[in-house]
Amino acid sequence: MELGHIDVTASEPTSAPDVAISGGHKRSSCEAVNSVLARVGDKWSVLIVMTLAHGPQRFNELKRQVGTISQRMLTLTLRGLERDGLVKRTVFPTIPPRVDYELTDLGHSLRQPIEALGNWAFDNYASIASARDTFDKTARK
Amino acid sequence: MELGHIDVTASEPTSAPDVAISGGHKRSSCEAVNSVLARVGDKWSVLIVMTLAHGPQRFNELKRQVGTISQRMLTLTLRGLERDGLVKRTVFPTIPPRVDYELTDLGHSLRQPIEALGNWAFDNYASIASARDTFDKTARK
DNA sequence: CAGTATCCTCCCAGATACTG
DNA sequence: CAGTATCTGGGAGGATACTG
Repeated sequence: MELGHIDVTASEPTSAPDVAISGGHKRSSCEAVNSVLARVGDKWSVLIVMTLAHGPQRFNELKRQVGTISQRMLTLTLRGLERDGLVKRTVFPTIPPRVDYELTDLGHSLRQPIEALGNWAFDNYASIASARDTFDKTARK
Repeated sequence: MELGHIDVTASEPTSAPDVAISGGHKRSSCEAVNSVLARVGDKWSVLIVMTLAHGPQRFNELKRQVGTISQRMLTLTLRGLERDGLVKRTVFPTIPPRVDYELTDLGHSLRQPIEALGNWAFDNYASIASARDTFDKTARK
């Protein structure tokens, strides 16, 4: 299988970027930030987190909500989120089996910054779209 | 070349996810959010934006700061950011040529939510790392 | 229902070489 | 210096089939 090496790593220790994210902290925090950004930047993670915001959901329930995700990606994304401690997986040993996924406290705490980003996107998408139009019309020789 | 189709699209109109991001808005906002998330989630975009936070930078200056990025990716990322109206490109027709990149107002406004996310990452990375350890030790049969 | 196991394809991104 | 052009592999992710 391909779990166990969900390496979000990306940045080798040698000559890592030393851009400061907010104030004075450098190197090591960047790995942390990048690693988290990789999660958030993931095509599905945010969607899942936001879908779970309202409460626990079952696997196929989740799949229906998101709509276009494949089981494979849903499983993989959920495992990743679970591994990071953002989502808790609960199995009910019934027949047929039932599995609930829900946000952990950590997962819920991520909603704040994510929603901030979401709101920014919502507020500024018009600007971005028009910037794109202009760029495409202008730059395309 | 491969510019001009930097399609961040991803979601076809048919059966898009209708998860609510924050309150009541649905469908169309999701495309917006996803499209922006794709930018932010991009491995380099955020790094570039944060590197440009302090002021204009030249191409190779930027390249040195980020360290591990290839010219190709730097160019591509900058074009993407420029296209989205987050970065402004200024050419000085000198010899040798000089090109400055700087954040637009829109670009600067993105720093807020990004830094919020960065701070969340910084604050919670320890939890995540330990969650990963536990998961890897436990789940790995 | 909730997954796992394969296969397969396309695209991303690094490396490299060249140019105004 | 600030790019562009081209080649290439490696991996992300979809489709499908099977299972406890």
